Amino acid sequence: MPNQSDLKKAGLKTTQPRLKILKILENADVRHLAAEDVYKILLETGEEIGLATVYRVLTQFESAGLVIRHNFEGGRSVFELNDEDHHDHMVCLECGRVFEFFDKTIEERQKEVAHQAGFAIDDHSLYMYGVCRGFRDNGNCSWVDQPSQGVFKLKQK
Amino acid sequence: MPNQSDLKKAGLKTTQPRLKILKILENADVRHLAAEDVYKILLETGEEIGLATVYRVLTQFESAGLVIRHNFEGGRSVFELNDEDHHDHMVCLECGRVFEFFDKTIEERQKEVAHQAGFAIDDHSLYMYGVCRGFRDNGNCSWVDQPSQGVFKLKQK
DNA sequence: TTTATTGCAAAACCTTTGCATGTAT
DNA sequence: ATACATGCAAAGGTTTTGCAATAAA
Repeated sequence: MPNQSDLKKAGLKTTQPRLKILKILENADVRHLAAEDVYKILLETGEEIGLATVYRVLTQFESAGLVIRHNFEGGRSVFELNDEDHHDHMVCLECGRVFEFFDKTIEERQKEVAHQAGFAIDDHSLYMYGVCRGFRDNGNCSWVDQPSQGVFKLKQK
Repeated sequence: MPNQSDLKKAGLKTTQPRLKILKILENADVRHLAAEDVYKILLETGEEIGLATVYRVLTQFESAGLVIRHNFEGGRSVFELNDEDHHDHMVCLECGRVFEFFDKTIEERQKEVAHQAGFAIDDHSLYMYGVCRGFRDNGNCSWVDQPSQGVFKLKQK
């Protein structure tokens, strides 16, 4: 889990905005946040940090390897803390919730396919879109009640 | 391979712009095109079709299942003809070329993982980013010489 | 004190939309 | 003739950037 010393390692000064944004990423009850979500949480907490700074900080964090940026369907980027333990994502198109998973077989096959093609992988992303169990069973998901927690634009509603 | 009759099936009138855009998607030497790429090709061919129309048509084609929209790294959407034969993608960050592949094991494992999680998959996307063999071996790739063929912003250069 | 960082507003992008005009059936 | 498509320009949403003010080292 990234912390203050990682900022220094990345050549970034330990500033209030950076610390606060890092804290939000660590403590938010939703792991996958758009820049605007981070900004709103800052506002709710009474912090005076501009949206431009949020973008700058998140981009710097990404370069430093502290966070991972995702481009899910819907246009905007979402960010999550890089906890060094790789996983892929299932995104519920109904409630917006993001589920993480890891499958060893898939990871291995990816490497193998790339190797056979002579392709040197830097990075990969696997997103599965669909409907989560919570939504299917209950008609809704506990997360929809929470304001501004959606990680992307929902298809419906 | 989609054709004129697919337009009618989708409830879309057979108009010149739609036919021309469909033709470009079928014949372009790059399968994965951003809206702007399609627009530039139209201009080069002397066609008088607005960018807004290109977006509208591509979006309609997407709804009709004629094309697939991808959100690779870099923000903008790229479109490819839906040839009904599903595949995933490797994107070269150096030359911008997109390679397609299909791996049965990966496909099966995805379904299995989703099933275990009680997640009903609509759709999925798997992108691997890295450096292609052509670039690694030759220092460049035949495709870099072709103007406006990149499917997304390159990391470097 | 020196250098990096922030805030604000403006700009840059990509994409969508309103409305009058044009085109397919 | 009617309904749908298009072009243009304008607006929308997200992300980036220039520059003066501010904070960290």
